[in-house]
Amino acid sequence: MSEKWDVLSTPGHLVSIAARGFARLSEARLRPLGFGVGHLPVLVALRDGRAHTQRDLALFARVEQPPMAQMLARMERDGLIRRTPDPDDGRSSRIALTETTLSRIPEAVAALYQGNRDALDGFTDTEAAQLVVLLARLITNLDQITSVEK
Amino acid sequence: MSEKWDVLSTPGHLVSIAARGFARLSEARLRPLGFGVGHLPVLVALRDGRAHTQRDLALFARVEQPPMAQMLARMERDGLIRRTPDPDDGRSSRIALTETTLSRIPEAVAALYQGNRDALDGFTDTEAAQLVVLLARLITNLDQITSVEK
DNA sequence: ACTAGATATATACGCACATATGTATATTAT
DNA sequence: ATAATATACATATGTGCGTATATATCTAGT
Repeated sequence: MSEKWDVLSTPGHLVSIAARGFARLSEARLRPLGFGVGHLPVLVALRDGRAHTQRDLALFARVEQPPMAQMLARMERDGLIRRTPDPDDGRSSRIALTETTLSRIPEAVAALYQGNRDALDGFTDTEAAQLVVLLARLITNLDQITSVEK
Repeated sequence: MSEKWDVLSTPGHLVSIAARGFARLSEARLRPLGFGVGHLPVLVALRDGRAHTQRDLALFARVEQPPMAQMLARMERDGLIRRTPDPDDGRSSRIALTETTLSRIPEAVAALYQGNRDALDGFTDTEAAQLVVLLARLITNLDQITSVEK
C-alpha cells in the first residue's frame, strides 16, 4: 500500500487537483453569466423551492453556515438575491431570487453541464458512471469518518 | 445527459465535495504534527531534492506562484523551513527544511496514507486503482481544456 | 411567566487558492 | 554595451472554505 502510493498520486491529492481544475473551468464559463460555481446549488435550491433560509441553503450545498452567510451577502450585494425578514421567525430571513437571476439560471446550468461533458471527454458512459459511484462512496466514507471522529 | 445529471450529482460537484472532505480529514490528522495538507508536497519535494526554489515548488505542487509564496512565508514564520539567498541568482532563494521538520516527515506521510486508506474503506484494490486512473484522466482533460482556452 | 437550552444568523480570524500587477535581477539580441 | 524581454518573487485583492464565538430570538419545561 505504501509502495503503491507516492504523496502526489494519492487519491486525496488527485481529488484536490481535479477539484481545482473543475473549479477553474466552471468559474471561467460561468463568469460571463455573472455567476460563480458556488452559486449554482444556491440558485437551483431557491428556484426549485427546496430551501428558503440560510440554514437550509448551507445544508443543501453542504457548506458550513458562515461561508454560506458570506456568499449570500455577496450575492445580495451583487443583486442576485434578495433577503426579507421572516414574518414567523425573527432570527431568520427568507431568501429569494431576483427576476434576472432566475432568467439566467438555465444558461448557467447548461454551461455547467457542458463543462462536465468536456471534462469527461473520452470517458465511456460506463466509466463516467463508475467515477460518480466511486466518488459517492468516497464521500460516504469521508462523512462517516468525520461524524465518528468529531 | 441533461437527464442523467442534477447539479448536485455532477462529477464536478462530487469531486469538490470529496476534496473538501479529504482536506478536512487530512488537516485534522496532520495538525497534531504541526503540518497542513498543503505542506506535504513541499516537504517531500524538499526532502527528496526535487525542488529548491519557490518556482519549482509551485510547479511540483501544481499551485500558482503567489499561493506558494504565501505558504512558504507561513512555513518560514512557523519554523518549518529556512530561506537563504541563492548565491548564483539574486532573484531567487534556496529553500531548505529545518532538522525538526525533516524528522517529522515520515509520521506526516504515514498519517496521510492512513487517511487515504480510511477514506477508501470498502474499496477493492481494483476499485481504488480505477478511481486513481479515472481521476488522472479527468485531470488530463481539465489541463488540456485550460491550456487550450487560456 | 420565566429561565434554560436550542436555533438562526453574524462576525472575527486564518488558510488555500486565484488573478492582476509591481519590482528587481538575469538573459538575449542587436 | 545596452535595450528589450524573460524570470523570480512580492504584494494587493477577492473568493471559498473552515473553526470559534457572539447575539438575538424562539421553545420547552417548570
